[in-house]
Amino acid sequence: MNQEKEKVAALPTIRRLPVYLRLLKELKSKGNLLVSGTYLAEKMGCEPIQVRKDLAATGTEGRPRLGFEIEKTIEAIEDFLGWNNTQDAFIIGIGSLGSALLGYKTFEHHNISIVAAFDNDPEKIGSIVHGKEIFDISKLAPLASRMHIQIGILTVPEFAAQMAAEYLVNSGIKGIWNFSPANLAVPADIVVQNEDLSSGLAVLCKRIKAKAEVNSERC
Amino acid sequence: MNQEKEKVAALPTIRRLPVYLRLLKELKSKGNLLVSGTYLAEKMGCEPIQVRKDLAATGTEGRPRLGFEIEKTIEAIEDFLGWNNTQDAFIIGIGSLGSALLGYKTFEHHNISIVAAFDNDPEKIGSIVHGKEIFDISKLAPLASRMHIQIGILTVPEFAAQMAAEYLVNSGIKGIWNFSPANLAVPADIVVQNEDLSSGLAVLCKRIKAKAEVNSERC
DNA sequence: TAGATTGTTAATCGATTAACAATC
DNA sequence: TAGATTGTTAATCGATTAACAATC
Repeated sequence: MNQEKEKVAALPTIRRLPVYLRLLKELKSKGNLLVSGTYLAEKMGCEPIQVRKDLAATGTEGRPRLGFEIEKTIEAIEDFLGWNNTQDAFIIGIGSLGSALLGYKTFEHHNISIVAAFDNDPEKIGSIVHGKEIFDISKLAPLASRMHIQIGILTVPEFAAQMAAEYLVNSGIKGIWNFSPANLAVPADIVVQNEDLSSGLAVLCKRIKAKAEVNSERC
Repeated sequence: MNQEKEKVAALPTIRRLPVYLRLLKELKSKGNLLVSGTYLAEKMGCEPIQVRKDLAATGTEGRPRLGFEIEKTIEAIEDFLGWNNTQDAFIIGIGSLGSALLGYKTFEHHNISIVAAFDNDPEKIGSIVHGKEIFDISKLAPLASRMHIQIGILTVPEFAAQMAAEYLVNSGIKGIWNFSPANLAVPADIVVQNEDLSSGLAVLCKRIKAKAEVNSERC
């Protein structure tokens, strides 16, 4: 553990770490032992200085001329994000997005495991989605008390979001990954991470529009 | 059109605009005509000054004491993002995530319409998902030439991403919303917006971990 | 050794927040 | 009028980038 060397990281740095992790694991699987920040920068489409800063935040140390030890750097990132031990998660709301996340392979690469899925629709309860049984929401609290669940993934419609969040909070969860547009009210010790797909779409559309306007000015 | 009043907007501002849009449309549907930045700030969990700055970027103008006209502000945001006319989009790759996006109701609220879906799996081609037929990828170019498609949504596995992107580029698309982890190589006039779910998960896990460490220090 | 690459310190850039006059 | 709320200008804060000595 090199926890004592961890720095306070910029939020954008934390968002980029999973990308480094993916690249490093790919390199590892090819048998590489070392990688330079220069190489990672090229793969990421950024400058080497950003890679050095980002990796430094996790506490890993490179060696001048040689670069970073892949294995040690993977461990440093996983330690830093709390991805070293598999994190168990619950998911509430098995509509189309919930089903998709239930089958999302990337989570396994990040040592996140969705161990149970919940819904309140009698037609869905008992059925199997991506190899996992859907339970009634009323089973959430008793199941959570047995397992040590830290993360709840919330994929219910907006009107049901606050109630679903309360089920999660009562089950002893530490953080909620909220895919609904609802602004959840939760106790201060619970972390809520809002995920909003339309923000990415807005950026894409604005960038397309900006480009079109530049072109029309030129003509 | 108040295009001439649009300022250069900060990227985080653009990401927040869809949230304002949602709130404003909700208020409009309730019959409200005016809203203050103070009220919006409370709903968003931020400071009023941020709301004023964000809305100012779209070119809308409020009136001291009264606030912002809801209808005009909705129009300003939609103009700003290019969401005033419905944007047609294609989606490639109808796995679980692709299917989820195909049925994602939020897009309709943002005037984005997925008009056709493509895959290369013979078992999927011809089937109907969320009321939309899945076409063979080879049909993409001819269909795109008829419609004026600006946006391609890419939800194929990593190994297929570059090829799918090339199909989209050849079809005359302006921007790609890339849900694969692949770093796409495209011509300079094509906008690529990478969407990475694991970055949000990383932030959530880090925040949970940081909170746990503060607590353990206290004890 | 020579040269590539690292970590550190400082400079720049961008975004948020504060202060306040203008105004409805 | 009095007071809430706006837009503007300036100050602060945070993140990225640059420069460079240290080092393998």
